[in-house]
Amino acid sequence: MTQVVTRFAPSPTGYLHIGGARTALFNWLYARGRGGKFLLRIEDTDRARSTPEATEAILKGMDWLGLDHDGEAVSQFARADRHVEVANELLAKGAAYKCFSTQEDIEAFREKARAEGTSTHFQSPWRDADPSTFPDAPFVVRLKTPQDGETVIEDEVQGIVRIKNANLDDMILLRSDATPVYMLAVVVDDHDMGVTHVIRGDDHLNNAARQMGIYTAMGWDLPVYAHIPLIHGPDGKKLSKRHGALGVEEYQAMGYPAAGMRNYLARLGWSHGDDEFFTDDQAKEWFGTDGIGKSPARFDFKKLENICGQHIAITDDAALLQEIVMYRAVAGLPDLTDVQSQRLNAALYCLKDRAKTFPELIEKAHFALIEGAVVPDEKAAKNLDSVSRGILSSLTPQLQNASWSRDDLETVLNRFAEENGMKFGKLAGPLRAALAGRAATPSVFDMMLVLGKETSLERLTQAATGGDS
RNA sequence: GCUCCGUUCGUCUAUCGGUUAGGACGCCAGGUUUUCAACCUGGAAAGAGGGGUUCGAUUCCCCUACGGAGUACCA
Repeated sequence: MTQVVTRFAPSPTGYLHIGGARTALFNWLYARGRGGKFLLRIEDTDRARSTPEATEAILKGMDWLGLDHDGEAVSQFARADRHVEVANELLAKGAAYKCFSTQEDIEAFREKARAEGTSTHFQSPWRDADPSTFPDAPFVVRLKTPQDGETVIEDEVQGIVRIKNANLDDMILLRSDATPVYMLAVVVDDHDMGVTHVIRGDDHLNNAARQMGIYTAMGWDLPVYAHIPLIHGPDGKKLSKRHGALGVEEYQAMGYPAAGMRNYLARLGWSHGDDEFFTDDQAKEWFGTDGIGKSPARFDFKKLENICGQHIAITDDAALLQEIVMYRAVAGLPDLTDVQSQRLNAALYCLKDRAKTFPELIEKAHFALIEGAVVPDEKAAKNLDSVSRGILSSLTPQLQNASWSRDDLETVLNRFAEENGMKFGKLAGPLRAALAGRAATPSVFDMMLVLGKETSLERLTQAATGGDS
């Protein structure tokens, strides 16, 4: 069996949105799970709408998601000569023809058709014209689509789809300025690049029938098609910029880990039994077109968060720290100092189970990131009234002699609470406020262990003495 | 208008003619607890509507409704 080759072919007219990212992911999983190749082609034949910034955004988005492609990204525009060459070959074979109809002619035809309720597909009078009657005028090249019979798409997702050829028009291959059109370019590029499996949005399903005409006319092997349903917004409407179709970089900026995004996106429209949470390796192993559903899915942030939380929890500390550093960079947060990163690293074990996103993790890591004086927030300040400060000042000396092991700290604190006739919870509030300046934090023992004896005692003393120290 | 595709709990989905229609997220209640989170237990929650086919339909077929896509000298 020949090697699987898939591709992602976005047009650089804007950011990489979530639907495109999922299409890329599906292609990537399909190829990577089969020892195949995953190619990237930028469909930039529309010169007016394509921008280098968009290409850059797409590349960055894929890079963040970890969707690495084989070889260089191909520019479709750069291959225009080859597309023209194929068009000419089609012309020579008689599978295509020159059409001298002007856009006004076509528009007039359509208006008439609409008025009469007949097909608006343009029937060119030049389809079978005698070359000796050709005027000396600009022309477009059209594919000579069979007028009867039907085109059958054997789609891995949609099943067998039959479309009557009478419903297909003679699509344009070359514009009147001799530039190739997308429909021609995709087919030629996919063929030349050896693409074996075309996995793309089902908005291309109808196009597939028309594109197949070129394959057959050229005598080329058809790729395997898999047209996947689109993603809809939370309201069920088609995703658009107004409906939360955010660029992937926005998800990155919101602090979702890439592994969680991959997991969530893979699960959107594809399933493997009841498996919800899985690793990349499992996804690669399991992914196939047979698990892809036929109906559009909605994007759900709650589930994304849940999945992301699980991924953060299983990421090892070193890798997690690295991701947090990258997140801080894109979020515009200052770089971590050595002390911060050393403390954060030491604190990850008690943080990663309780955060769904990086900002949430960073908020919970607040105690470890403070350098210098702890400034309590409003809620924490309430736990530092004069009574609480008194408690802290009598506790601090007892901690001076602690060995600072978890057991020892637990013993000291529990004994102190008992001796003072208070529940441990009563003690924990002030401790939290003193150590972190927050009311919601990891366990006080974890914090003391991460901070170390010196820093912990400093903070307790500072809190006990109020602003006077 | 025409062509094509779709429709299971709020959401993502399982089911490949016979199930008390399962799981997950979310939600509600209870438990645990050192705050938050996590965790444990329990609960509410679904086959768009109508016809067929069949001993039996969520599952197969048709119609309707609703949603989506295509129908460009855009991609």
